[in-house]
Amino acid sequence: MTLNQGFPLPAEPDADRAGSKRRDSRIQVRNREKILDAATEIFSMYGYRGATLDQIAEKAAMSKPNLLYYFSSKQELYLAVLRDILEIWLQPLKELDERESPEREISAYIDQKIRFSQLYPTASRVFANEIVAGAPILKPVLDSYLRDIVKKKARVIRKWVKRGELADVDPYHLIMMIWAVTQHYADFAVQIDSLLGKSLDDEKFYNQTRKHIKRILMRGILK
Amino acid sequence: MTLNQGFPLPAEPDADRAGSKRRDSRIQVRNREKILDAATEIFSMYGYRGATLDQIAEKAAMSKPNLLYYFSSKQELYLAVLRDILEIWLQPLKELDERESPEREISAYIDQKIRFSQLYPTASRVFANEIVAGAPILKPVLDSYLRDIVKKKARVIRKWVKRGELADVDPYHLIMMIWAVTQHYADFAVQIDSLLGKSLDDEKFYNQTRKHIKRILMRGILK
DNA sequence: CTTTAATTTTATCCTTTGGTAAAATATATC
DNA sequence: GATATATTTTACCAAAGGATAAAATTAAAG
Repeated sequence: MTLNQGFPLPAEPDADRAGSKRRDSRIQVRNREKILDAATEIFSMYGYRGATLDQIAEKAAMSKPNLLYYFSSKQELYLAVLRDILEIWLQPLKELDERESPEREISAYIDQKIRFSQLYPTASRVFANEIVAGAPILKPVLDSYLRDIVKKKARVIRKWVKRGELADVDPYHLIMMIWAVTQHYADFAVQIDSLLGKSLDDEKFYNQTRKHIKRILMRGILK
Repeated sequence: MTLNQGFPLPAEPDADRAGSKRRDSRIQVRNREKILDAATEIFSMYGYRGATLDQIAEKAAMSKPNLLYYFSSKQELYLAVLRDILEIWLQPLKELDERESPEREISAYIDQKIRFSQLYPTASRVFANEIVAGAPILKPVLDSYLRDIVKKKARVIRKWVKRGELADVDPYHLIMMIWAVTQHYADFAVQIDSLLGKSLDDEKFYNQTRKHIKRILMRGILK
């Protein structure tokens, strides 16, 4: 089961046509991946408009026309990058399960979010860039898909509140708060590094951060 | 007393030379301001590299060469915008006063931060863009000036902890957390709007947000 | 080995972009 | 109101950037 069902982003061309030509050769797969990695890094630093294909091509160690052989335009490449990110990004939220205790579930959710900040900081920054820019591309996704998931999960949180397992918190603000804090460590990594000389790559710092966030938030919301 | 003392950003040319030519005429002041406003908006959407002088000029309702008459290069304009933002940005933190109670001081700090998110969301996004991009320009400021302020304020918080007025929180993470949460509402305003259909411009939503953030955070850190 | 298809390179195009020069216009000062 | 200074406009340029065409090379299939 593929995760990106439902994204109102144009589907990858040839995504799952059955009888199409020939499936991706080894070289095809390798190069597309190389390009996506390079693109993620460049887009994360300069945003869509600020990034240049020359830079991306250079980072991917190939010529610009060669790159365009794999992704036929800058926009298509950007869409491909965003699609990858959304898959990563939306997964953990979906897993909030009302049948479990909020303590366990929210704690696990925070863990996952911060783990993702550690594992995919550049991806997180591409997303941040897109949103800060006003989500010119992702707006439809936010308005539909994300909105629905969040609404659903807000209901779960509200249920916990009603059951008296959670303090009287607003579900939406709580979700925002968790997003804000966890992503901050990926998106503002330079700032963290300037102030503390540390990054989430440092496993010790990672755990300290994780525990600290959880301690404050959990104290703040549990009854 | 000017606030930008100590910023290792190149000082504004002619900033405070006493006997220089003639001081800014009315038209000079008005146009520089118009340009700075336009630039803030465009930079906030596209970042430094993605923004174009044409766009900024158009938004400022003047020709590009005319704009360049006031700011002699894109970089100079960007620096001017960042300088303005830093003034706004760093002020509240400086006011944390250890002689007052942490409850009062941190509460006031959160209030100020979220108020700034409401008043200067575009400025906040320019800053966010710069940091997400790896702070190519502001790195020196983060490494020196910001670092010093934060260190000083971390000491204040630590003092509160030692006095037993605050739970055993890490001062740095606490400051990060407050930044992350408050700025989130400015930087990710589109997302908020998609999910809730609200913005901090809505005074009711503003207050609800403010109180909610404070409630969770204060509960999380007070003894 | 050939032959065919996939991949890469080279050369090139058109548009956008940051920036300049210099003329034209407006504003201020005496 | 003449003169000097400040501001704005017009015309332009060189470099960068997204994209294409077509030739050259490499890999795959028979």
